[in-house]
Amino acid sequence: MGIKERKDRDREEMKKLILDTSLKLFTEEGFGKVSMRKIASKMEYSPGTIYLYFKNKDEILYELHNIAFDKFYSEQMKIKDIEDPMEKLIKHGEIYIDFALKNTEYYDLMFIMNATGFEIAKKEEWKVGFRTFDYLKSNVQECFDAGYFKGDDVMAATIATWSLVHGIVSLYIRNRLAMIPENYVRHMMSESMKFFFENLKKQNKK
Amino acid sequence: MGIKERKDRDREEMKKLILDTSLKLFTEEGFGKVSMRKIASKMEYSPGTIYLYFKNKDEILYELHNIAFDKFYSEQMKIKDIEDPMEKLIKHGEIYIDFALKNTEYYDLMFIMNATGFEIAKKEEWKVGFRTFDYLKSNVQECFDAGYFKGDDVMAATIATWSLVHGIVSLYIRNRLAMIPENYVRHMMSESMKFFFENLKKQNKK
DNA sequence: TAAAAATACTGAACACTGTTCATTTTGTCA
DNA sequence: TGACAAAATGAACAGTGTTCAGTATTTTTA
Repeated sequence: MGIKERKDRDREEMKKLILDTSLKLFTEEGFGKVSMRKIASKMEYSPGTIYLYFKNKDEILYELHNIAFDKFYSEQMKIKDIEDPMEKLIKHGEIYIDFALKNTEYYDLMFIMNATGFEIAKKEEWKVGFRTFDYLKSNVQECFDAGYFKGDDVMAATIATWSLVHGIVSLYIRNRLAMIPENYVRHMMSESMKFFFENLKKQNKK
Repeated sequence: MGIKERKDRDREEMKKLILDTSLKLFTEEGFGKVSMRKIASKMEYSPGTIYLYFKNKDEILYELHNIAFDKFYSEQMKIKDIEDPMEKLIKHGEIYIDFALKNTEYYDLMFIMNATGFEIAKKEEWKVGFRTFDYLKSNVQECFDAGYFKGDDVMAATIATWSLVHGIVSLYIRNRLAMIPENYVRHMMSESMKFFFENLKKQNKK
């Protein structure tokens, strides 16, 4: 045998080629300026071919969204050995911010874009999203256990933490932080994040 | 005279008709599904006519964005007489969240959408945005003055506060809060916001 | 009031978009 | 080599934002 296997492999390679080419064009020119025809011609295939591998454009975007979450999750794992939960949480935030700034298209797909196919994130199992969220939640739980956070609503605290960092980076990505000089933005993001964290830390511990 | 004045008034009325019709369609069908032809036909004019009053589609969106900020600013003013700064800030947040949930299209235009024309928010004077931001900043300043917040970086604290509420509502608007049951979302938003505020308040005051 | 000038509006046309599908090309097996 | 299956094509469809020569309407002038 082996022929069916090769066929499967070819098919996966073709899908990968489409995804890679799409991502390349998206990062170069932004989502708005990339058409199916452009992707096809960059690949040196005809437009119709893409539809033999993906149902439509949304499915390409959704698949890139999954890839993005994989990449981000592996970034998250870098903090797993930090012992102090608050130090870990702050580093968690820094990694989040850096990822968003270095991969704005990925970040857009993960947390901002609302193409039709993305209602999946709402009703069905948004596996990749939940994995990342759960890991953040466990970090927040550790902060409660260590006495850094007061109260018992871990869910609310996790949503708050996530919202804080998502808020900062998404406002920046969408050009809504004109009140901050460009070369000061990254620093301000850390300061804003720490404004809440450091304060809580100081007051509760010790 | 009076004829030039009437012409001006007619022109303003026509612009208003276009904006009203656009908003109506946007709220009914979402941004993605509304075309210039649709707007024109709803108004019972030809597509070309719209271009005599607006340079392009982006300019319509940007104008609606300005209208949205006016509406939001008048909401903000409702808290101006609250004496306790922290109580005021929390109410500020509640108003922000309610506005976003009741006017998702407006909110999208104000803080999420990135049509071409919206780079104005970046480089030029984003007047409406600054007005709203400055008012929030003054509220945060009051919290420092009253001893609710520790430190002196008012800018970082304001960005943090804004990011927190923007983060919550924008994740929800873009269907990324699947981990929260729909009927619990509004409550969770308040709890998340208060997680940071109430904690700081408790610790710093008395 | 009639002709001339200015203004307002139209809708066909252009260059694009995502998507479909009959037709052609390529690959596999007997 | 011929028969069948699989893969790729690209023209066509219905839609998009935008432009602009031509038509209709309104205002000004004679």
